[in-house]
Amino acid sequence: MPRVRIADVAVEAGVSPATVSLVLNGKVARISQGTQDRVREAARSIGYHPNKIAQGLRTRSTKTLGLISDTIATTPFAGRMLAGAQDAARQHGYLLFLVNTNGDLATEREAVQALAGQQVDAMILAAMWHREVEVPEGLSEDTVLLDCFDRSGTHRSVVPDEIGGAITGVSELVRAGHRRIAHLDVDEEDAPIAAAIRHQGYLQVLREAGIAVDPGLHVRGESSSRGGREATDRLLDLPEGRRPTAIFCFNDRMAAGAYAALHRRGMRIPQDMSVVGFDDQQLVASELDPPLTTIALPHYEMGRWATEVALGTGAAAPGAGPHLMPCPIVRRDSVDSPSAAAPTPADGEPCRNPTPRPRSRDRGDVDVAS
Amino acid sequence: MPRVRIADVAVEAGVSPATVSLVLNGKVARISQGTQDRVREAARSIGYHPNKIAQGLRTRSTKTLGLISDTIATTPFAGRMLAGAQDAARQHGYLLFLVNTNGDLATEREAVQALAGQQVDAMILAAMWHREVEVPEGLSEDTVLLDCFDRSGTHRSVVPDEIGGAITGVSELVRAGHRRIAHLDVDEEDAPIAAAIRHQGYLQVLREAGIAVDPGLHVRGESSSRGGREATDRLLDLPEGRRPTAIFCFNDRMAAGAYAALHRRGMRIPQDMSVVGFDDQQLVASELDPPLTTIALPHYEMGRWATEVALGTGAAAPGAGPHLMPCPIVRRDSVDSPSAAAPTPADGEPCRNPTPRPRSRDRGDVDVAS
DNA sequence: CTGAAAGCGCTAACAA
DNA sequence: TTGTTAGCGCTTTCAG
Repeated sequence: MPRVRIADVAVEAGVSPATVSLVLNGKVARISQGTQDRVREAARSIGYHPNKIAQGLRTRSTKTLGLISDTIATTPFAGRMLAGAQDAARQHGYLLFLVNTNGDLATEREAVQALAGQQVDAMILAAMWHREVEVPEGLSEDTVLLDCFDRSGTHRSVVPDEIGGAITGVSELVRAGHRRIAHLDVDEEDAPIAAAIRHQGYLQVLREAGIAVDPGLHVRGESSSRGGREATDRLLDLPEGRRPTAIFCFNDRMAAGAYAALHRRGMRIPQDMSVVGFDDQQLVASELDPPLTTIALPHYEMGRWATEVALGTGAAAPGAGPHLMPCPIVRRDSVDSPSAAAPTPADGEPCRNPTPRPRSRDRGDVDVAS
Repeated sequence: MPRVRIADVAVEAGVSPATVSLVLNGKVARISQGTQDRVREAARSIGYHPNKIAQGLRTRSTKTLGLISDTIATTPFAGRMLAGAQDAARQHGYLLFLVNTNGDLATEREAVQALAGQQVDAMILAAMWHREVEVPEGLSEDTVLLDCFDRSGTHRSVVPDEIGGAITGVSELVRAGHRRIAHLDVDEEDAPIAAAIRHQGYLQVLREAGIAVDPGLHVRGESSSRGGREATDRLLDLPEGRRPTAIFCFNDRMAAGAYAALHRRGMRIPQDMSVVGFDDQQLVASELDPPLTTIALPHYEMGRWATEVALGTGAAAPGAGPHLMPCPIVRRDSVDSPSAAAPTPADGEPCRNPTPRPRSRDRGDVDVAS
């Protein structure tokens, strides 16, 4: 198809290409209104759309942005990060290049080169779970790190506020009146960085609430439904008085395992045990029965933030450490007061019922009816 | 940073820019070996990388590909489609533009324009669930449709082979010896197109196996865990002799609901009831207890196919109807022979035990430890 | 207020 | 076998 060029518009409007360019780019300081109108009308009528490639060559700004990620595709969180980046990019008139490296370093370097070759205006390096990354050599200093950070801290970066999220989650339990709160944690070997931080948050809340820490309530398992189930079983095998009344889980999958263990023993959630998850994982948290109260990972917002900063439309001090994005709580139906099972608290603890919540306030989880 | 241009390489190698171009683009038919080596060495040593924008302007081929999708981000399947497209693109030296329209038609049109402006070499229009789409006006005829199709059939397109998948799933049950197989279907209002096709497959298998269709075994519910649970309850409320011994589910989420209903009644899977899902949904199918045997939706493969065809490296007859991508079965542990519960079949049905399966042959589901 | 001309970095005829 | 030249479509001085 013969694309219509600026020269065509010029002919149509009876002016020079230069004038058309000026008008269409809003550099209209000294162009008469009449000419402007004629140019715009001409452009519209013959369906002119500027050739971005030619513009890019001339202006060295391509209005494109490159997003490199390790495993873009395979985690349910990837999408939300992408969506955030995508939306922000579009709003600023940018198009997004997506490159998936599968975590391969050679591919990553190639990707950086390829994107540089395409003259992208900005770059984002994203990880699919919060971690430290090795920045590929040759990566421009003003690349923004998304859901990851580099040891040296030379790049601007954004990660979830893990400790804040943990504090929110455990506080929710404390506020509901719980004193014996277990932490269903992930195994130590190759535990993500988030694990240690969240445990700090857990300890901090207990300390501030004047609750003695019981090491027996800190159990670990592999980061899966099964791991959660097994660790929960250990919790439930504890002698009567040493058992928890609430469980703060490392993530929603482990929480799902906790649900399974509880249900097998005929325990009800939240009456017999309150549960708080982490991640607000799509199709897990909201699908559990009862729907799980959990801490959301702000992937969408991080994606937006990274894009805004990369594009220079958002502010970020470099070298000030990663930007911490808040992790909001998503209240559903898995938390109640510890005395909910028995009307009269057995241990004389004052019963502070939390305010009743509307049921299962779900946030537009899409229907994935294949 | 002062990018190094082809002229720099020319100077370094002591040849003309044209020669450098020829060498670096493999048009070496008539260039002496010595010159070639000198050019390549020069390019390497000063770190030359061609400016794709300039190349694109000159050759009108940008080595880029645009992928427009309605809701790229929000479904767990999106990723696999993207991954397929991404991998294929990379293998052919293409970079992928990703645009997410949120299903908004105006945005979709803008996206088409923006991508055309970027002079992409090819375009893919993707849907996140198998459906018919309204092709946005102005979309080039050789755009490839991914997981969707247009009524007129003018565009090449690829969708899952739903009927084949259903046949595979139900056959698995028949082969295990089941005769009373329920279809846990999705509600009729806004049922995806896949639903009707899969039910055809179900009926076809029964017919070919000489099994009379019992309409009471065709139950429907909303496409969710809860919907699956409720519909399964209705199945289990059936009088003794009319109950199924196996359930073929519309999707894995509904299968998860079926699990819940069965477990609540103390029934074991697969001993008391075999279950087959559909979708092989990440973090659902493999996390269930026992892991679910299901039919995989070939998203990755479809993504690859669409890309290959869009790039002209794969063959596809236009106007021949959508390309049907096979849906393979993923065998896990939710299918057994109907007589597994009682050693002696009660109804004198011959017991054909299926060959024993290795446990839970999981395919690299990533660990999403937040 | 508007037009002419130069050139972004590259490739592809055509010359040499 | 290699170099010269003329653009790709656009923006942007600089003249008019």
